[in-house]
Amino acid sequence: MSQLVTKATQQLRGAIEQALQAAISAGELPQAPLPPFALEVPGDRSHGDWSSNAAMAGAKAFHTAPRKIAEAVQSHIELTGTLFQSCEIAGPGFLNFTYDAGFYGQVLQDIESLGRDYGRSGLGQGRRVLVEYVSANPTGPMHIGNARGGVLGDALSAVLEAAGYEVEREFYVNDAGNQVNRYGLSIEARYMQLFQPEFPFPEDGYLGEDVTENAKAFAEMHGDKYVDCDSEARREALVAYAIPKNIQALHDDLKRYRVEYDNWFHESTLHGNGAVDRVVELLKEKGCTYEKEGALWFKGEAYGSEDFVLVRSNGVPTYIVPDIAYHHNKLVTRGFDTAINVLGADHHGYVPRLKAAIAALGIDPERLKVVLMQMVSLVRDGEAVKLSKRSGKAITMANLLDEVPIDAARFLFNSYEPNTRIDFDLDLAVKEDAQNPVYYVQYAHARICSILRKLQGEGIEPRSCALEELALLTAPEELELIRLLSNFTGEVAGAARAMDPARITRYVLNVSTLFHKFYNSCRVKGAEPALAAARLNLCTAAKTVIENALSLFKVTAPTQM
RNA sequence: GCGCCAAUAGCUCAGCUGGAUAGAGCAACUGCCUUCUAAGCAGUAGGCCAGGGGUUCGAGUCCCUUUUGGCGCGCCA
Repeated sequence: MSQLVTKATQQLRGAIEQALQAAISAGELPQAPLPPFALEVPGDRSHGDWSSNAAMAGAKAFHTAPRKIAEAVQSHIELTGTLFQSCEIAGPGFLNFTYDAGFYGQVLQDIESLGRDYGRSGLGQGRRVLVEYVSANPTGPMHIGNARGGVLGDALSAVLEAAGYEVEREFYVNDAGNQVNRYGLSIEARYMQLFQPEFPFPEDGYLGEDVTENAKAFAEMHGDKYVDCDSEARREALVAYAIPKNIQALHDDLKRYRVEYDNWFHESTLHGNGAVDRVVELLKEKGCTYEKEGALWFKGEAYGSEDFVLVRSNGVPTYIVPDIAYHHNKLVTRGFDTAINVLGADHHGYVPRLKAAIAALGIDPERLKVVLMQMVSLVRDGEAVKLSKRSGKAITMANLLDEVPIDAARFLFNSYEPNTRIDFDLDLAVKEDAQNPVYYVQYAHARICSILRKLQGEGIEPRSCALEELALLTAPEELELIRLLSNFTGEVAGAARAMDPARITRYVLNVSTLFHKFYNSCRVKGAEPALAAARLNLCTAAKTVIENALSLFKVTAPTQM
């Protein structure tokens, strides 16, 4: 596990605190508790590698001008033995620190020794997290939003895992309840229409062609055997045939998209083992329900939500009850520390209700984290392609994958933070040219591989370098690249904390940019042997980081393009 | 009507817990291949960070408000 940058910032923090203490002891600053202060990477490199606002943050506590505090820190700070070499004062009182020259070589050695593990950290301390995503209804094919959700959930899981969480990926299969009934009525009608064209189609039925296709396939197997039988038995047979088939289709489409799960959790199990009924009883016992007009309501006021119906007056629970049972199962029965749900933003109104309900069950609602993702709209030829799942003409996720290369789709969906709307430009995604950012990154990787191949042809293999050799790397393009590579572990941890894998996309684009700059200004082939070895070392380090980053997204890193 | 999310270059988006002159990519223009892949690099141009108030040493970032847009507010899921 790489701790180099963490170590550096800890050293820095400690050194600043000691310097402040020393200044107080020396009477240069008044006695006062040390103020909290920040360390950050300044946007402008001329301001050093790390910057602290300690002097400004302490202005109030010490009743002293920031610049004066900064001077006191500067005169007392002890940087020998740390990864830093200098401390400068700038602007209103910023303390700017610069890495010791030896830092850069250590970064490269760190990356080399950790290899595929570079980027991993212990932030999560092994806490168990269940990530649920997509969870599309098995009543038809998936839409474009599911494609986004799949990538997001998958990448988020990978990022959390890399940050030291123990992650399980789960798909919640809604194979019970009203939508399955409605599906049964729809497919029944399609089946019957094969024999009796005038058979009525239900008003709120599923209009998708897939329903008709399933009915046809069923008819090919069983003929008109179910035409004359009892309607309920007919629906049962049709549902028993079609739903598993649909679930398999969800599974296959997602797998093709490189989205895989540890668990497929079936809602029906919660009905079967009585968990749904039990959760209603539990809520009643807690006294947070009441009856009104024959229905059972949840009293949400104490938990920051509105009241809502749990059990309809006809005795059938609403959809939220199995959901409550499901989350009870996640957080209590299975004992996950945290449940993360990746949901479409159209579900945002439902989140407070679910949280309120689990809070009523005595579960800390903070343990349920919801990543809301905004809508995706498709654009083709500059025009919006309208989505309508019920019209039967919607563009499905499978259609999307037929058109767009998987790498491009995964990278594009990972380029936006969850909370932004995406206009997915089909024309752009399909383009295999520079406009498509995924190729920019892959091209950097392919270039590195090309260098390795060329040098291999001359009998030069990458090798470990001593710090003295790595100290030959002094060009700004070299140092900038190394500095960025050193941040990878922190970037992954930050993405995990923010539950936003898109940060890694931006990061790896930056790495690619800095690599391309390095490539254009520093030659590996033909350089002095020691320098060539050091540069080759840098190339393999960049390659490692690009590969590790892309592997979080399951985007391939081609060796040539 | 109420609630959630947003508004940053012509377009698509960054800007991490408030920090030093607001950044990329695309599109436009100008340069760079007899040497490791030009799917690249260097440069020019492009901004009242939607408007208005506040909070403080300091605001694109926090608070209030107006405007515009997306999405929700069912005994549907």
